[in-house]
Amino acid sequence: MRQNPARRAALLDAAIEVLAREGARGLTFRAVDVEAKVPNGTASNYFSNRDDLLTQVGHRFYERLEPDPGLLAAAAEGPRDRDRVTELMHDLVARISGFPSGYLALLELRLEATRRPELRRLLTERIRADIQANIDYHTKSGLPGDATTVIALYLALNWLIVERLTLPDVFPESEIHRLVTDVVERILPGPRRDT
Amino acid sequence: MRQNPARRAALLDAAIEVLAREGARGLTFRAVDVEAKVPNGTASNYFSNRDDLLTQVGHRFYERLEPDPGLLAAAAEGPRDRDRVTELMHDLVARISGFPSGYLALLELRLEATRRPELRRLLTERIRADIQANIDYHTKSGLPGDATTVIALYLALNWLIVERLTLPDVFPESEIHRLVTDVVERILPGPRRDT
DNA sequence: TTTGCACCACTTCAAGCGTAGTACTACGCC
DNA sequence: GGCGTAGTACTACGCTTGAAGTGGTGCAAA
Repeated sequence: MRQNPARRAALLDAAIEVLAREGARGLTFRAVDVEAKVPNGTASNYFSNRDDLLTQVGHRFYERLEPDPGLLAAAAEGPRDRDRVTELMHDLVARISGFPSGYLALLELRLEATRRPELRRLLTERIRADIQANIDYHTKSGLPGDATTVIALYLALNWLIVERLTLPDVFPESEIHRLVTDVVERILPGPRRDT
Repeated sequence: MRQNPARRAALLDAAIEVLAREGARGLTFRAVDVEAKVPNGTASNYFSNRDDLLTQVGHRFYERLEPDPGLLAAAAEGPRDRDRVTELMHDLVARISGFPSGYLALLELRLEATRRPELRRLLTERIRADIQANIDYHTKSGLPGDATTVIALYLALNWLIVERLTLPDVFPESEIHRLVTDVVERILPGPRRDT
């Protein structure tokens, strides 16, 4: 079991790519080696088994997600109205849709979590924290809507992204902007703007 | 390539179970044989390759979903107000949560569709039709809300089910009923009932 | 009698895993 | 300043496992 943290991180990043591109079926130690461009057997030296690998991928995934300081600050600016929320949601959808591999890998991890208690615990904890952070941010910053509003947005947008990433033609690219706008409008409280 | 349709259907049903329980990684011809309790090699005789198997699973899945005539009739009864919609949504969530294997298998298929054009075409078509049917039913039956409302409900409830089936402790069972109620209330138009 | 399927057994194949063995690098110690 | 040691990278190999597919036999129905 090797220690080199940089190399370990590189292997985990490679694993995320493999997971997104080839699916859980294609995620093998060898495939990770190839993706990370390291010699065969390297992944074997860093992870004791498949379970270990997947759990560490989960950790790594959220480790990479952390750095959002500048973005959070930027989001704190501007008005506090419904249009602002809509704008933020558009940003969110665009950002995730623009880097599909991370999100697809997370979906694969979710399905794996069905069979792996440790992975399930990890993901549950991180996602609860994520939702709670969203709620806190939203309510504290004075944006319209309460905790339930945030959850409803979370639910709807997550599935919209799934739909975009797995079956892009169900909601074609050209209709997404309008669709996000409309859905967010439906979920937010208060009177709607005439558009 | 054998013809016996009953046996083929039984194999596909077995494949759905395997897909849900073991994931895409565990879906092998042999595993299908075992699950369907037929001799080894049988699946080989019915499906030319993995791609063929997955595509046929997709077909079979929707073939099994069709028979909803009595249910649709029952849904057509009763009032046409917001509470009625909430009730219908509760039924929906409960029904799907009660038979996880079908939905989990469909999620696996979605991820596979990322890499399999034919499967992607099939799923896209069926899901578009499904959404459209929901919209048509909803609007024609005079329930509150327009097409966008239905889509918003579709998005939110789908992800809620994902959350329940993959990481059940993120939204614990005990809170689901209240959560569904609240989210549906947020999405439906018009004044809210005081609860 | 012929055709198609069920069943079983066996061969073949390939992928992947883990590790033994070797070489390199850096660091600390004498 | 030379040397030993520890940790790591790299290469290659052997082994295990698992799966796929196919040929052959028996059977049943048309």
